[in-house]
Amino acid sequence: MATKTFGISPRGAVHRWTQTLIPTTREAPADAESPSHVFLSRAGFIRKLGAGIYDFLPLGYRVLKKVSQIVREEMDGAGAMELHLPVMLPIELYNETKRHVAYGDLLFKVTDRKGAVCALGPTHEEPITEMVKGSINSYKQLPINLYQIQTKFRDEARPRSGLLRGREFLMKDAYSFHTAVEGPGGLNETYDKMHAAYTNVFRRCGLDFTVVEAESGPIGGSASHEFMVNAASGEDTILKCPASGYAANVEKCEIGPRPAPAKGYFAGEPSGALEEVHTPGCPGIEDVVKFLKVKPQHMLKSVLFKVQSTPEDLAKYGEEFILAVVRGDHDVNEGKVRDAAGVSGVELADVKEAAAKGFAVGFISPRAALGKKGVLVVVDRDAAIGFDDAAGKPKFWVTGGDKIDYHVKHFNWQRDLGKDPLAAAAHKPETHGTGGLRGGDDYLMVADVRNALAGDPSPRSAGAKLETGRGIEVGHIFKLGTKYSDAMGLSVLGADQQKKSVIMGCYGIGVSRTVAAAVEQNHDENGIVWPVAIAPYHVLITLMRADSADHAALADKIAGELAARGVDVLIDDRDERPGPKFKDADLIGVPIRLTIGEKALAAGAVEFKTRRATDKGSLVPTGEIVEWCVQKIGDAMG
RNA sequence: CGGGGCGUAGCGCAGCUUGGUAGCGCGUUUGGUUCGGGACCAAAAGGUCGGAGGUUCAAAUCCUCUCGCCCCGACCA
Repeated sequence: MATKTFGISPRGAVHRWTQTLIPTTREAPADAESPSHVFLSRAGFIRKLGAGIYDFLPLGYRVLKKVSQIVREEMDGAGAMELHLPVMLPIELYNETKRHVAYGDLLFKVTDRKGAVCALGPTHEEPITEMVKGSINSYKQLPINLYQIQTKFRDEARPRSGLLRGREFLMKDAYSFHTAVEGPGGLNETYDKMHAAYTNVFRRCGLDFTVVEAESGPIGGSASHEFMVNAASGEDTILKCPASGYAANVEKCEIGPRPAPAKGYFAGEPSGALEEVHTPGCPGIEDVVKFLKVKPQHMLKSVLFKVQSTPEDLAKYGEEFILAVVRGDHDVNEGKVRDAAGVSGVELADVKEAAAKGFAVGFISPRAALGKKGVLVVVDRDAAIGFDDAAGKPKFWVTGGDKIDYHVKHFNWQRDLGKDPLAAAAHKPETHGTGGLRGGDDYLMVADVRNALAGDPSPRSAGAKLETGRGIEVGHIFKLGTKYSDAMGLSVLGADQQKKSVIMGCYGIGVSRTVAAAVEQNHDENGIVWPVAIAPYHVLITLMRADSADHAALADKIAGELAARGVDVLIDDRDERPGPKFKDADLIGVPIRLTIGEKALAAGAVEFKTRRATDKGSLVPTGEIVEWCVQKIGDAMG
C-alpha cells in the first residue's frame, strides 16, 4: 500500500523546539509594515541582513523548500527538465541582447580581480540561450523545456515589504525552445502546459489566485499571463469580469464597447465662450481641480508621447509625437496608445522636447497639436464628447491654456480645433490607423486609450461590468518568440535542411515571493495561518509539562507514528508557561495543534485544535489521534 | 534619483534642545514561588551610543564628512 506523502519526503520530520531555532519576538522590527514582513519576522522565519536581503531561518527555509518542491513536481510532471545555471554572468553575455542597458541600474554587477565585470543574474534568458546554442543543432532535439530554481538578484530602487520585493530572491525560471508556434511540439502546446502546471502549483499551495492577461513588459514577447495571489495588500490592480471569467491587469485590461454619444463624437455646442484663466503653479489635474473648484471629470488631460522610431523612420519622417487625451479622472494607458497609433513603442516626451515642439507640459490642450506635422491626437472615447447626454446640456470642459500657468474653460472640440474633428475622425474612428504619423493625413482619432476602472463594461460579456481587486504577482508566463534566439544566433537545422530560428517561451515563479504572498493572504491578528501544504510543519505538539517524562514519551510516540505517515511534526518541548507557548503556536501558524496536558490525559485523550478554528478545540482519544490528524491533513490538501 | 525620517543592549524605545562618561520595557542568565492563553519576587549578564574627523578639560549630546536603514514620490502634466 502506498503511503500518501504530505511533506517533502515520504517520512515526515520530527523536530523539537529546543533543538531548532525559532526566535519569536513580541514586537516586530521597526521597519516591518506589511503583514508578511511583520509575521515572518516575529515568528522567526526570516531575519533581515540588509535592505532587501533576508536570512531564511529553519522555519522559513522549510516553507521555501515546500513551495520549491511543489513547483519542482509540477514542472517535472509537465515535462520540464531541471538544471542549474550560474548566478555570475559575464557582462559580455548581454552584448547581443543589450539587456544590460535595458535593465540599467536594476542589474547588480561585480568586478573580479582582473577588472572583468559580471552581472548577478536577474533572469536567465541569455545564459540559457547561449547554453542551448552550444548544445542543440537539430530540430530533432526540440522541443525542450529547461528550468532551474535559483537565487536571483535585482538592485531594486526601493526594496520593500520584506520578501515581497527583495534584492535577492528565489525564483523558478523555465525556458522552452521550439521550431514552431502551433501544433505538436510547438510553443503554444508548452505554454498551455505551463499554464496548467502553474495553476496546479498555486492550487496545491492552497492559495486563492487569479490568472490575468498581461503585458509582456521589458522582457519582450507576444503573449503573457500573470498569476496573481489575491490579497488586499497587493501592489497590482487586476480587473475581472464576473460573467465571462476574463481577467487582466490594469496595463492590459480592455474596456468593452462604450456607447458613443447620441450626437456622435465631438458633436455639441460650446458650453460658453472660451475663457482663459490664470492657474499659477498648477500643472497637475489635482492642482487645477482644487484651484478652480471644478470636477476632474470636466477636465481634459493631455499627455504627450514620443514615438520610438527606427533610425530609418526617423530619417524619413522625423521625430513623431502622439498627444493622448483622456478625461481628467482617467489615466492614460501607454500600451493602448501605442497600439491605437499602430507604432512599435512610445515613451513619455520629456519637458524640454515637448517645449521645443511647442507643447507646454502641464498646460497642454488638444489645440496644441493643430498644424503640427508628425503629431497624432488620440482621444479616449470618454473625452471625445461635445454634448453631455446624461446632463442633457453641452459638455463643459476645462483644459490646458497651452502656455505655462494658464488653463481654459468652456473648451469645445468642434469650435476650438479649427478643423472639424468629426470629419477628421470619420476617416478611421475605430480602426488602428496610423493617423498623422508616417506621413499620413489624419491627425486625430478616437480610441480606447485609458486604464480600465471598476464599473467599466466587460470586453467579453455584454452587460457585465468589470470589478477590481488587488493581487501579488507570483507567476508570469511569456511567449518570447525569437527575440533572444535571433539576437544571439540560436537556430537549428530543420527537416528541410534549412536554418530555422528557434522560438522560445519563458516561465517564472517567484518562490520566495510566494511564501510572503501566502502570509499576506493567510493571517489573522495573532499570526500566520499557513495553508497545510506549505506549512513548515503539519502538526505542532504542545507539551504543557515539558518536565513530565510520561507526556514527553506520549508526544514522541504520536510524533513517530505521524512521521511514519508522512506528517511533519514539531514538538514544543520548551519548559515554558502555557501562555507564551500558545501565543507562539498561533504566531508560527502550524495548521494543527495537539496539546498534551493533564486535563485531556485524564480522559485518555489529547486536545486537537486547528489554527484556523476559533474554538478551544476538541478532545480526541490518544489511540485515534494519529489517524484523526492524517485524515484532517488529507482533507485539507485535497 | 527627489523629498522626509531614523541609526543608543537580541527586539521596541527614552536620553540629545540646555555637553559632565548611558537608562527603561520585552527578551536572556541564576535562585525561589508559580503553571491551560505572553506570571511574580530577588539577583545578574549584556551597549567602543553606525563610522571617521573636529570643537572642548570633558561629546550619545555641538560641528563637518561619511556609511547604513526606513517611508513617500519618480515623470499620466
